[in-house]
Amino acid sequence: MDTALDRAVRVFRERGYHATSIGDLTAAMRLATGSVYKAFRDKHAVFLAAFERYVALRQEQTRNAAAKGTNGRERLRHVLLSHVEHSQGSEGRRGCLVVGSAVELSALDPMVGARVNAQLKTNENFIAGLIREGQADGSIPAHVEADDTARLMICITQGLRVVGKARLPLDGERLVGVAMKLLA
Amino acid sequence: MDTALDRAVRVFRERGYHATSIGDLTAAMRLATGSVYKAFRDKHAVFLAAFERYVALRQEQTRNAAAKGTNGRERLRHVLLSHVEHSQGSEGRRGCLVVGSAVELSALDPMVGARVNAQLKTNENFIAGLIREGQADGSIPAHVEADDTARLMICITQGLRVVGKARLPLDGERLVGVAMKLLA
DNA sequence: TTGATTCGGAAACAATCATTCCCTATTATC
DNA sequence: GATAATAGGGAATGATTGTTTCCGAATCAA
Repeated sequence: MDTALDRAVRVFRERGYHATSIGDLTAAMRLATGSVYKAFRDKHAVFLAAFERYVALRQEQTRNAAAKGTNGRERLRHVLLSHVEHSQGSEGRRGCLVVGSAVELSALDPMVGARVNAQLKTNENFIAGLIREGQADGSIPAHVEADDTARLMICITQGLRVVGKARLPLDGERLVGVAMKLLA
Repeated sequence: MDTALDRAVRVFRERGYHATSIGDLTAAMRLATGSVYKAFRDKHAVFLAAFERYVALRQEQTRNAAAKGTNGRERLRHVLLSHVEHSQGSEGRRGCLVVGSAVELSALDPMVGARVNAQLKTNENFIAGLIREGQADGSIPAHVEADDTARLMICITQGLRVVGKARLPLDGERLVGVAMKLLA
């Protein structure tokens, strides 16, 4: 069932919510229509479950990237680098469910809207935490405004997904190199 | 007719392409179904026309913002400020057609995909131009990598629209203040 | 082996979608 | 002033949508 949900994640990432028919879903999940409706109340419930699964997976990947660094600044650098890599190439063209939900559903679907809003704040807090960590260990100057910088970095990560989906090439080292100036 | 197209822009910005029925369109445009199909070949053609109109309008607004500055750095600062303002509040919740098209259609609709890609490059070139202008007039250091910085700034502007649509508050002065570090 | 129960699959359902067709005004032309 | 031509409006159409229902197969207990 989890593998079927993974396949649903993939379809929703590629096609978005409205362009995904339940025919597309059953084909991707290798399940019959009846089976999908046995497991979920409706299409919306499938999407919500897919969203949660995607977010959990991405969060784990981001923590793993952070763990590669040895201090706050390096951890943040690896997080940004990870975001660029995931926004690029075929993975980038597949799209991000958070960005997709924010753009396509957030305004008209209060449930998704609240969930997206909360997730962005979670991500922002994680970055702000890394900045404060860097300030504590001396790798990031104390005068850096952690909250403002974190919010701008969230904009960068979300924007990367948009630009990556639009097939502009993204060079991780170069872009992150520039972005790290925000910590000066 | 142009006023009807403006209303179409508004609906597409709020609801996206797939969630906008032609019933929504006729209601917003104050036109009957037949009249819409007299003026445009199909829904897709309405969207393309709305897209072009939106892009033209936004481009004009951005040039006006740039004109407020007296040198390259100040022009760029006003452009970024303008992007934050448009990403915020009710205007921000209405959404951006470029971002919406990139996320919802770019991957499956080659026509829209090419158009979005080209538009992002145009915007990027405009920003890169402002950076070089600043380097020529001495307001921006010569060691700044114009192309990489412009690409990152495009990520910021697109990300702002995502974050704004998700109802996170955006403080123009603070965010732009941080972003200007990229020109150090 | 038999009975009950759970699970997946395909056909049927109503609703909604984009699109077309036809009719009615309104304008312009002769 | 009559007529042709055009633009706009709304009902009809066929396809597709999300959802439900019903049926068969497989699993487990007795």
